[in-house]
Amino acid sequence: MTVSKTAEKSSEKPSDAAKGRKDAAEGQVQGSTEALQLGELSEQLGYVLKRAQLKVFENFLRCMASLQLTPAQFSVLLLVEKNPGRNQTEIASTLGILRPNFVAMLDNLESRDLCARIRSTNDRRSHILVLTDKGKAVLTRAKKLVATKHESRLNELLGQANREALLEMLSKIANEF
Amino acid sequence: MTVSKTAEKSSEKPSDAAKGRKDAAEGQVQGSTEALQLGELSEQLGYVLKRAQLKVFENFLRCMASLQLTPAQFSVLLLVEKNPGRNQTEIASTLGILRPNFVAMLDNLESRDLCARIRSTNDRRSHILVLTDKGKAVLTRAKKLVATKHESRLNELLGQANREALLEMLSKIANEF
DNA sequence: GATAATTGTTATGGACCATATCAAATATCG
DNA sequence: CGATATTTGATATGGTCCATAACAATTATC
Repeated sequence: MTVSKTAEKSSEKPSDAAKGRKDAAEGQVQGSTEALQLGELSEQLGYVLKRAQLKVFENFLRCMASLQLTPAQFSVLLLVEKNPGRNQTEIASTLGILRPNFVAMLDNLESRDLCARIRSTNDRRSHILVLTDKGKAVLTRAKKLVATKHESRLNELLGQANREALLEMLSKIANEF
Repeated sequence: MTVSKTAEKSSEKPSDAAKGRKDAAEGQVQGSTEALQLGELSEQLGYVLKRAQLKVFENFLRCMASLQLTPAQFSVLLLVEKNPGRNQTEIASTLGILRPNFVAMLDNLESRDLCARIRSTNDRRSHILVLTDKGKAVLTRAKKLVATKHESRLNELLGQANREALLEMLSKIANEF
């Protein structure tokens, strides 16, 4: 049902499980050289969803190549801009990022002077997150790139109305499934 | 824009980049204790797409808990059933799985006696893939579980017509974006 | 004021994804 | 035919992403 998933837990070499092998050698059904039939796979929501998501991220990265922003980084900048003065835990959790994994991410953004951690005066445990001036400028350019190169292509492909319907259905799945 | 992405490349400690720090301490905008505003994030296709995909996979795994099948494994079984007699390279590539990563995956399925590798008589380099009897039985049960517990919930949530429209749009994105 | 909880952080392991490389078998071409 | 190139399955390996445990500093709770 998925795409690009590979390594498995039980990597046991198929040692003994070689029984239904002899009889099968007789009636070998050689697959034709034509393209494979996807069959029911193309009706599986998860499969199509994953493939679409990979394509969208791929395109996003191409559009953002000049700014070197990943989807995850873009989402952080957007959220910090919209919610200045929040701490790491709050930003991370609303993005579904675990706090330990958020540290390296912020180290990166901060080292590029896109956002800054500020010790809170209220609670000296927490770091308040804000965008730097450069961060604001980069985010502005990023939004333009996304709008003109990325989301616009969706409109071409689906049409404005369909694009909105798609977003609404995906939101519904994300929130209520 | 994304969800649950974390580790970054340049994990440089933000050593020097501590300049816009002093002035910021004065006008600390303390975030309220209320929920954060998603803002433009909820309009970003990639963000919503990723969250929806995670939810769908999560639900899929719950529905398949009794059969211990991941989305990726289910897709392999479906494709092998629909295209018996194909080799590893063909199955893997149409699923977007790289051949090296497909090996452990097949080791797993074969060790559970769900599918089998058979040396092709035409080309003794390649392994032909077929479902075992157990594999066919498990796949039949898996399809029923997916239909009754997984896809059915989509119909409840979106309605039949919308569900089909969603699938069509996602396919379009996956194939033409 | 002792104990518990929270915040940012580090360390670490697992799962996923990609590349290089290899031996065996086959294809290609002189 | 025979030398070379290509293909197939496999191994090794590294990178990225995701999850958990544990820690020091700080704050909350009792």
